[in-house]
Amino acid sequence: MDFFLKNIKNVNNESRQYAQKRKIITLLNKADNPLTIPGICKKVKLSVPTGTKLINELINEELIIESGKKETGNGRRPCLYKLDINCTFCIGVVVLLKGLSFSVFNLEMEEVYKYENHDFVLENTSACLDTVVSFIQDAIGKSGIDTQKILGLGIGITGRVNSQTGNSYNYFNFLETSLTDYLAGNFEFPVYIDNDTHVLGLAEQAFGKAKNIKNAFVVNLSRGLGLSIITNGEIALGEQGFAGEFGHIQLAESDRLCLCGKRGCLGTEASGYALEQNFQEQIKAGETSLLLGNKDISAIQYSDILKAAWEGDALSISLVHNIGFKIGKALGNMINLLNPEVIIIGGKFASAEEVLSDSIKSGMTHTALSLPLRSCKLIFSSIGTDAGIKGAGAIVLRKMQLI
Amino acid sequence: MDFFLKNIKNVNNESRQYAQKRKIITLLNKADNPLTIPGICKKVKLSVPTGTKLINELINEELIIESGKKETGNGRRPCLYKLDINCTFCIGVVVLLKGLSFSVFNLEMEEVYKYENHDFVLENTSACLDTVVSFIQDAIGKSGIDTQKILGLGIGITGRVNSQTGNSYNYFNFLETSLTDYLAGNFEFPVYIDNDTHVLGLAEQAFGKAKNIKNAFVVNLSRGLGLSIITNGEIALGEQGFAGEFGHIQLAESDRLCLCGKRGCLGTEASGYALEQNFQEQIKAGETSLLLGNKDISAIQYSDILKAAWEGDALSISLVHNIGFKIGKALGNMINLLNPEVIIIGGKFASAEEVLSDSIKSGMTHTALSLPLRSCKLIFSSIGTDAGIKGAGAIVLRKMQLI
DNA sequence: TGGAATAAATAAAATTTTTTATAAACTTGC
DNA sequence: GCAAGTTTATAAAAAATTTTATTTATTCCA
Repeated sequence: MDFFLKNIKNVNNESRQYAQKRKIITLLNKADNPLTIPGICKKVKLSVPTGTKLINELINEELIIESGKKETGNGRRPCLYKLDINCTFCIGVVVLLKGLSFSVFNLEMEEVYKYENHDFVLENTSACLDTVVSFIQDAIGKSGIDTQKILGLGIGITGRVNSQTGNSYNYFNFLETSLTDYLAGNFEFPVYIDNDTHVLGLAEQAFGKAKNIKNAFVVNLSRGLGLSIITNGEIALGEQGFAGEFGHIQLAESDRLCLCGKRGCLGTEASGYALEQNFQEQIKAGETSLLLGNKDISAIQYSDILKAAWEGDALSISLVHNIGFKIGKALGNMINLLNPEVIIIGGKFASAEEVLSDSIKSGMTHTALSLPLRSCKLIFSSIGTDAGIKGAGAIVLRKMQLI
Repeated sequence: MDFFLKNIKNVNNESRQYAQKRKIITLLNKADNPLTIPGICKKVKLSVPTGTKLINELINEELIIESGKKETGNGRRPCLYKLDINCTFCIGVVVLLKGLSFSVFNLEMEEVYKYENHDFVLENTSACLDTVVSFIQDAIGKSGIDTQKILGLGIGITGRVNSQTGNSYNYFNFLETSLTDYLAGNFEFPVYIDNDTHVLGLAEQAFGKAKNIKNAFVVNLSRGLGLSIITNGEIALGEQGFAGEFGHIQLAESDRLCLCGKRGCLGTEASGYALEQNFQEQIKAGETSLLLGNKDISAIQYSDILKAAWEGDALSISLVHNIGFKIGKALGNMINLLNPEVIIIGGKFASAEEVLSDSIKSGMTHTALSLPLRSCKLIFSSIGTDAGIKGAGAIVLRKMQLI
């Protein structure tokens, strides 16, 4: 869709009309319902005749379609218009340590095609990067989507990433150009990247519980611990895109060694990884658990412990509570600093609301000031397992200013 | 200046031209140097003839003045245009616990009039509010400024403030309307408020060391401890404007009681107040200091201790180092969370760079990850004692989108 | 010193947009 | 069931803006 891609900066009729059309499209995409011509014209500050002209052109270009008439109390009933949600598509790709996912979404972020590779293992090598590229090319071919209709490709990748420059620092960092420039060379559409935590934050902001909220935290609590901070309606990226290293703030009481080389990182005490460690330590110290019957201790994953906690296993409950309390204390401090309206717990722990909620709240009361705490709601993500890939696709729409 | 105040939302020629003129004015005010007609037209996306027409109208309205010709290498030399920096004025007022300050600034934030009341004592009473109002009315009268030329009034006040709604929660919280609405009823121009910490952050962003920086922290280290967080170029206000309570995050090791009722607040160990407390404790414990000769212990202010540290007093140096280290540790954690480009130490401690700098840096290395730390510069404010009042005036320009 | 090159400012023509007027579609109340 | 009121949609007129052409101002270089 070259319509979305043109970025003319000149001062002339063509670029002005182009900009006005983009405004109309953005408005229609952000609106939950179809809109009328007078409604659109008021929002984009155009007179009705010009608005009508542009909308008719957009209909001819097959971007907008009519959608019945609006029921009104009086007066002539206006025609409603909406975007053709299949006029263009965006692609989301998630690169995990083990596994590759590819999904195509329409403008309403409905998944229209899905493709996965479970054999993939992420390595910082040129060969691995080639695998990713050919996986994507393969998937595009199989999807049958007209490449002319692809708006762009958003990639969520673990590790440190500068989404502004497109550089990846932990994986595929051997390139002469940025990762996005390299990838864009293989495709006919732009490529964007960001890390898993920011992608999760974007997903919540675009179609989750942070929608229309100006100040929020989105906690990415899975095996690691990350945080997306939304202030004034924007996700804080930081100068190099490194914002959100919640797992590495120094609040821990133990001196367990972190992967980053420091001791005292919050993530060593409050994360899926920490949950597994704590569980094994407690078992070695003589505690018992319902989980022991099923599996070898070293094979027990944090997801098993979460499940056991939900089923009532006393040790698991106590360990999850402990993690919740510690995260709550850290979040309470951040409430003082940023006064958010909501805190959303996302990631794999999102489904553990019953076991986690009270302990997090309890931790927050230890550190947060009463006034900002009182107005801050703690809620749990409900996007589910698709959050990552949907968020990756949403990068494209965000960059194109369509959401 | 009704020109700046009109906020027509209609779609018509008048409001469109008005918006274009505002764009031109904003551009000229943000630019450091005068601009040419072709330069302006390119930026505001207007053709040269229309741009010329609007600029001529603005000259007739006495908002813009010609400013010579630009030296170019070839071609006809273009006329330069700049704002008449005295076409309108903004007022800054600072309400301190003891004292009131009033200053009038032109568009370049040069102070053109100053008036102070040192006898004032802040109380949460109607009578005190009346005193503030009549002080401002008095000052406006004495300044001789044409009230028609006043763009607005920005007030910096201590305590919790919601700058979006104009409510003040600690002082003058007995009104039925918001504080700004009440005050605006007494004047012919709009009134804005914010707290001292946000005002300091704005001052750094508007004309200090955070200028043109997208991600920064501005520490307000005086008797209390506050923090302005700038992300994506905007000061984080939080949902109710309470963001920045750096002094109340729970990182302290001692259990000294804080004014907020909690124990463990960072401000009880790292602030001007804490410096005084620590000094007295150390003296009682038998330590000695050069300061003891001059004054009664209880009369010693944190500013005296800072001065003594600068002069080489061993106890003072050690106490200031201690505070710097603790603030550094807290800032290091925040570096992980927000990856700022610069951290600016402002407030009364800004002049203590020599004694503070290394200890803050040392604290930061204890908690910050190496990658974001390496790219984060620690600098000290150089705005000086005018920061508060200048920032208060700048609220008006920011609200009018002129900076 | 004067012509070629370059860029700004202005004038005139062409286009686009808004404004105003009118027609069409619909509800309500008598 | 029809007039009055309301809103949308379209048509024609008026205004504003861009486009193109022309004039003016300046540098460079022969």
